[in-house]
Amino acid sequence: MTLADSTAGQRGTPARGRPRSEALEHAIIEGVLTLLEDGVPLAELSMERIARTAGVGKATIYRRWRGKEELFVDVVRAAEPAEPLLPGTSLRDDLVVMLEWMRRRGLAGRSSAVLRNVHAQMKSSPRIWAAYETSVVRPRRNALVEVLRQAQQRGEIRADVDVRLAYDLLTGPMLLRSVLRPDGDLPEDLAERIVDTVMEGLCPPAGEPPR
Amino acid sequence: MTLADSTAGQRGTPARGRPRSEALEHAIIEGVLTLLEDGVPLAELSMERIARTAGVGKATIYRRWRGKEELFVDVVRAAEPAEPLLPGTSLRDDLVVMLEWMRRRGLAGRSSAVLRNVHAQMKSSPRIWAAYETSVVRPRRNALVEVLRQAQQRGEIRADVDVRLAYDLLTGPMLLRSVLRPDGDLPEDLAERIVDTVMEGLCPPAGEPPR
Amino acid sequence: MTLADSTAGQRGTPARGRPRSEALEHAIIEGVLTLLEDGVPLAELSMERIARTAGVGKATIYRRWRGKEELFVDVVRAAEPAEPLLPGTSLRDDLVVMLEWMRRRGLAGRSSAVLRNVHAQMKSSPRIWAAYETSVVRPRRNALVEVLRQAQQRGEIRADVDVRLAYDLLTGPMLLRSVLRPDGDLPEDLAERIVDTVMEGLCPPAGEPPR
Amino acid sequence: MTLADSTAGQRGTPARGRPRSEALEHAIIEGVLTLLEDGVPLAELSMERIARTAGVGKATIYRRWRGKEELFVDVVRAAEPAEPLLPGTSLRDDLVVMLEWMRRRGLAGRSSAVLRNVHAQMKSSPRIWAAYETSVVRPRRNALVEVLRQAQQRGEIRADVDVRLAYDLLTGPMLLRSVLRPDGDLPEDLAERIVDTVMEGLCPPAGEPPR
DNA sequence: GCCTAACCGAGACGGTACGTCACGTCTTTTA
DNA sequence: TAAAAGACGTGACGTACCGTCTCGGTTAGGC
Repeated sequence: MTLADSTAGQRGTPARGRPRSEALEHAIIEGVLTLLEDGVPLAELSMERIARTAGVGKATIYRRWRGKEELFVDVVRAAEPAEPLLPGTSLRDDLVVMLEWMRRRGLAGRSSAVLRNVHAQMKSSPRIWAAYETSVVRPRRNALVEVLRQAQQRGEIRADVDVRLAYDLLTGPMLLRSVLRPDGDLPEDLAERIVDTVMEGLCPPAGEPPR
Repeated sequence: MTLADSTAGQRGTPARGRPRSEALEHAIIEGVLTLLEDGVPLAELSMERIARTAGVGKATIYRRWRGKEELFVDVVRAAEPAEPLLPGTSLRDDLVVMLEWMRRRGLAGRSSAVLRNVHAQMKSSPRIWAAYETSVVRPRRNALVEVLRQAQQRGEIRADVDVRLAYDLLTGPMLLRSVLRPDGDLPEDLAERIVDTVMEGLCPPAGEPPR
Repeated sequence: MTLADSTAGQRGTPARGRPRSEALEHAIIEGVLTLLEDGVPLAELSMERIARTAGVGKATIYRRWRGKEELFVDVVRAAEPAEPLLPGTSLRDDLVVMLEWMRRRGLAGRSSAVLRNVHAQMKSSPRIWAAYETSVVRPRRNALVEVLRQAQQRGEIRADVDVRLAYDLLTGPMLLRSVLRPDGDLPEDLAERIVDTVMEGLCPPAGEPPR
Repeated sequence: MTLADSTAGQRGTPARGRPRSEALEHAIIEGVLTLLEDGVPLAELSMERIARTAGVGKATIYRRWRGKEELFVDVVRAAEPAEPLLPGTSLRDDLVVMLEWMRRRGLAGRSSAVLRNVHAQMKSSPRIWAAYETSVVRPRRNALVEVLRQAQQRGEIRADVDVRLAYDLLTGPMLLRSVLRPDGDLPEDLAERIVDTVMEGLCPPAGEPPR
């Protein structure tokens, strides 16, 4: 599930020596999250400080993660709230639930601080970012794209619309507000407004006379 | 124009001693851009290496910028292509030109590498990011928001649409593709497709029977 | 005999559980000696490497010795060749045998490498050095000093000579050559030459005219 | 003179950049000596502590010496008292002055602590010990051996005595007492007694009847 | 022939020091 | 005074070893 423990995950070896404590993995990640929530700037998050905060030796961290960036992948994972169950009652309901989840994620709590900082840090390392993208972002996108595709087959979406583009049209604006924009405001009805506006379009219905 | 020169910008001093070489500022910024274009990971861009690449002493850099992040602000500025002149022939034309500019920016050359990396790095420093946001991003946004506002007054956009939201609906998807998504594909007609789809909406016109 | 086994040496407890393997003590000490003979620098003799070489867990070593220095005491002991039986035929014979033993000790094999290296290391720990000095060096010195004292009583040594000084006059030079001097040459007749020269003196017999 | 600054000692280069502060070299070495005099065990003399004591960055030490052992060579050098001027009035006078200098060296002050500890440490690294032996010990030995050789030509030493052996016969005992023996006593007349006894021999003059 | 305590290999664990590297400042010489 | 060069204090990096601790798995008694 995590990037940690990757080398110890081999099956077949009957687990020699003292096993790694799973509790420590949690302690380390939780320690990082607590520091971030407390407003510690990312630049001050040295491995030494992380180890000290978690009450752990540095080697214990390096035994689990290859470096700071790999650790941050698991930190971001741990910070993300559980993905929502889509109600499936209608396309609009599913989209609103998904975007509302994204909105809340950027609002407060751990995910907010983590998203705005560590996200950016991870992008600096293409290798790490790719790992995160593959294991976290892409599956989530694929799920919602599939929802859109089925809606298109039901006729709820115009047949000539590229569902991948539709996905970006819906999530791009929310991502812009909740992650990229510093201090961006996220009003409560933002998800609904994005979904409704994108689905209906910016232009007035044809045939309606310009005011 | 740049953040550089901040300390030497005092007028009144009759410029004693050897004057600062303006050429060096360019040499430094160009050196960083060349390194980035050559695929040097951001983590390996130390001040020491930057100085060596530019054939310049470290003090010469620190005389011009307070630190690495401030230097990067000017690097990002130098990498960004000139903003496009909006034709003004129609709302659609203006939007397509703007989004096409964003698309090209993320395609190749220096701006691409810079956007994907240094952007992210700057986000880690709230102070620096705020400076960049205020002096570069916000004016550009304000300009386009004003375009949208005038179109709304002309009736080209529904009266009940929040123009700030409209801005995000249009630029969010393009940002998502051109900056955030690694190796995202950017087809030539992407700008047009985003503008048209957002303006007309995802749903089929009312009254039209589902397939 | 050794420093090992110190904790298990308690009598009274009827020795429950699996007894310690005596073979392992030998394996560990022999492993260290083999490494030293193979020219491994003392600085690379980590407990981890010692354990690996002996095919033994680290705890197995720490169960027997308190630390590296205490282990080295037993290593030095194991490396030292058996002390010679003094013939007792004459003072000169006894001294030559003793010094010849010291000479051979510094020549080759395990004792040489150990003397030149581990000896020095032990000196860095006063506690350990004192233990070694008390249990190994001092008895040997006392024995030879007693030989000298008896020879003095027999008139073989001048009555005004301090026998403790005499001991140093005889062994000091050999120690200097066989332990302290790197690559010092140790000719076969060295012991005889030292003994004879010290006993007779450097100066020509009085009354003999300077050449 | 010292091992430090070895790389910067190239002539021809016109000394670009800020020159290394000679004062810091002294500060570092003096710091180590002070710690040793204060009884700090050698094992606690980490580079980090040395740097902290001298008020110096670690890099400043590593810029001058390759590692701890090379630093210790210069520390030992600095601790050694100035070599005595031999009076030249007679062989006996020269020898007594030299051995008395060795005795005092082992008595107190910095040289004592340094000799007993760092000496031993240096021996653990053959490379370092060889450097020390070549640049410090050997010249001193050569000087005294030359004195002995000339005395032999004057007839003050028996013609059949090997002067190199004579050197060891004289210095070996003093070294044994002043450096190797822990808590060895060094009476004031030790130098004289060693010189006189070695020169005259342990045995009573021939022809004298055993008492 | 079990039972059980201690031993054993392996290796995780909290520490500490290593030697390197980068930061931002400073101190030289040269222009 | 600017500039190149590079020394400087600071502090993080990732590695290695220390001595301790926990695992599963042996290996001897004592019953």
